[in-house]
Amino acid sequence: MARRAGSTGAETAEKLRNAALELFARSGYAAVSMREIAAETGVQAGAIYNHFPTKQDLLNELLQVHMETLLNAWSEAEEPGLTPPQALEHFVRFHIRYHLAKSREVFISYMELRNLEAANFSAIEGLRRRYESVPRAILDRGAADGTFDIVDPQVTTMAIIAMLNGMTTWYRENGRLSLDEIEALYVRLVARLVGQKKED
Amino acid sequence: MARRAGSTGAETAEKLRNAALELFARSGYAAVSMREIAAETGVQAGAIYNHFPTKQDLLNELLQVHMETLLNAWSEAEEPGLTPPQALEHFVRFHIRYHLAKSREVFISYMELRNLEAANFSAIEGLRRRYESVPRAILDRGAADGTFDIVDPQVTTMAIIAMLNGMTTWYRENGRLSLDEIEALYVRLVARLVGQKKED
Amino acid sequence: MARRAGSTGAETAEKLRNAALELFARSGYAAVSMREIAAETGVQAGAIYNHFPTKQDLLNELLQVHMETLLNAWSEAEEPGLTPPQALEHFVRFHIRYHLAKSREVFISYMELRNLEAANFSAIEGLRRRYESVPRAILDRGAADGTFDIVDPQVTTMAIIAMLNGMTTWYRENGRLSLDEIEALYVRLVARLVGQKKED
Amino acid sequence: MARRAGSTGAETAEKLRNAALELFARSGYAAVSMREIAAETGVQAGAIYNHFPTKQDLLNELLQVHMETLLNAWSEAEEPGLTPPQALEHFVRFHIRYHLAKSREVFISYMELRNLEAANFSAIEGLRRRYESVPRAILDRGAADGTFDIVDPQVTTMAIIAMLNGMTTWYRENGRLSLDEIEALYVRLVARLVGQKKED
DNA sequence: TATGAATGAGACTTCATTCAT
DNA sequence: GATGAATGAAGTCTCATTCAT
Repeated sequence: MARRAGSTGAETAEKLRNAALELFARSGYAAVSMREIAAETGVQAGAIYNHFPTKQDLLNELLQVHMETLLNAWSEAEEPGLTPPQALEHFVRFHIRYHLAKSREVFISYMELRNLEAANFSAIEGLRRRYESVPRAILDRGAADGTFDIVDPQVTTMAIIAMLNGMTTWYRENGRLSLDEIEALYVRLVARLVGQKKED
Repeated sequence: MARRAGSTGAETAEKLRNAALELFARSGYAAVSMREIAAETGVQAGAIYNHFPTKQDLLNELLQVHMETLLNAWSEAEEPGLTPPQALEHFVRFHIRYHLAKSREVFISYMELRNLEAANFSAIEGLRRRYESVPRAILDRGAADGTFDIVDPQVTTMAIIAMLNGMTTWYRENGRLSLDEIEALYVRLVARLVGQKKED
Repeated sequence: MARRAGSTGAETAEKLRNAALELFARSGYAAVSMREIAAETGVQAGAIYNHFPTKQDLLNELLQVHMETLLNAWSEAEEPGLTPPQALEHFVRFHIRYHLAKSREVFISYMELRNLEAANFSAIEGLRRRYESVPRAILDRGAADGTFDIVDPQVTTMAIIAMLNGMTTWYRENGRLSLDEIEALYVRLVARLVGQKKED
Repeated sequence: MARRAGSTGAETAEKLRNAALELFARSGYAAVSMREIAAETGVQAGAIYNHFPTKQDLLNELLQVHMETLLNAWSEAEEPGLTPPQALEHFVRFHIRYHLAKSREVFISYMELRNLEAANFSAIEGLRRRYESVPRAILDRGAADGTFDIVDPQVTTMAIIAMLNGMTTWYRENGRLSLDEIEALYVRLVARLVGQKKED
């Protein structure tokens, strides 16, 4: 059969990306078959190859796009001229909101790294390090101007990111705490980690 | 051929557990085949089934044993009579040392949860919650006697655990910091998170 | 490789059915592997699954189609308005001819019943009972109008069917007796079994 | 472990024969594994090989012993000096009783012939032909002395055997008819098949 | 004689991928 | 751009059989 009326290539590719994202997040890259992705999308497995050369490319594109979108989103959100405490709060709120909105992308970007081929892995790692340099730079600024009392900038940066990301494992919509409350809590916790002189 | 002279069942089972642990940690449960585990161990794939009924049982046993060993290790390490700050430091040092020593077990106990069948998953989750109740109880004690100033005990507990576990992703033997230094750093960071009055 | 030029799905499915029929009849369902069926058909084992979901389905379809075809063939062959002796002769000749023409189907429909899963088994059993009701009804008519002297209609029905089917185990083309002679012999034997007043 | 107290080799061999008989009859030779036979018997699969060299030998011994026992039983039961009608009735009653008592042996002796290796197959076939010569001889005697009116001795012999064996597929203890009634029915049916002048 | 651990082959089935249509 | 049929490799698991103990 030929293309079904009403569907375009771009639409199908997008449906495939969504299905793969959902399935990779739920079951893991290695446990998901091309047939499952196809079935979720309403096409045959063979049709996937009109849009993505290999299964690996599908994963790689998801992660690549995610990291780039994350960096772009931060570029847009970033506000120059803030003091280190303000900048850190701004970053924490951004990070939490973005990571909860894109929880599946975030999840697979941590879980499926080892399933990337070497070249793809390096590219993603580079982007991740660029993102991690954002809080690191804020910490360094705050350490320099004395508004923070940093224990060890490297370790503290990783601690902050690990702490924030941990939230995605237990956060539930309609849970005990609203998103705003969670943001506020983490802002205070992060402020403590960096030895900020007075909270807020 | 039959059993090779000098080999015993217990030995083979242990070699299989080790190989599976290593391979699951490196490539992920779904990406590792029984043939690979067998090859690593020097037996035929079919021989695995003399020791473990299914691949799932192999994973489950690794995780089950890990969680129970962790809880037992804490039972042994626990020192009653410590003040909350002392107890928290004691827990942090225990957790870091144990988790670095058993980094592969820890890793798969987080990564492969979703590959457990429902019943196995529940059992592991129960053990995990028991372990998480350890720091939670310390926080509650410290909040009660005023030695801690806790932002939110639930969130802070999860934040501490996430922060500590994050270390396993970047720690390298022969890295910039020794294990002792890392322990000391995290003790201070955790003290900050719980609003401990004076560090140490 | 993908589909080979000139081959269609229906053709392959039919070749698979034929190969399975032949092999199941010769060696038995349990002793025949999917690889053997595939090899006989000139495809890879995996390709079978494009046409039949499981090995069980392959067997079931063969039996189901056989029983339905048999019942349909009788529907076509049946001639209303015959006297019981005429009807019985008509049935015997039909049964012999059909069962020799489809000897492999008949064979596996008796031999492989126990290899059917419960639901499939019940379906086949129902069809078989429908077929067995054909001679039974003729016997009952003949008993009612006095043209037959039936010893026990149930037992006699089963005896007739067993006797007729037994022929498939020793019949050989080019044997001592022609098909026509065999038909005539069995017509007389059956007439005796039902106590028919005068032969023919 | 060594032999368990209280068990002897002969006992185990007999238990193995029984288990194999039961399982082969229920599921078919090809579908039964040595492990299943062992499990049913309470030993390990390896222990079977102390009693039977191969799975094929197990089957062959069951069939061989069955056929020989059948022939011996007939030798004992046979009564010389009977008239052909008396002899035929005697045979029919013997056959029915024996075949119902040993229904599993009879069943596999028909179903599993094709799973015998060539040499074993020939041996069993020879024994079967010897048994089939029993009714054949009676028919020939009755034809010679005019007490029977045989349509075709070969075909009638096979028809009688097929008819009698068919009973094993529908006979149920506690069914509508007692064993005695069934015997009597078949005696009458067989008498009809051979054109016996007056029933009984 | 029995166990339990092993082999090597092979079972059914699924996989990523290809390609004629 | 999509289908459906195919490949060839590989998946988990079971098999008959062997043999040190």
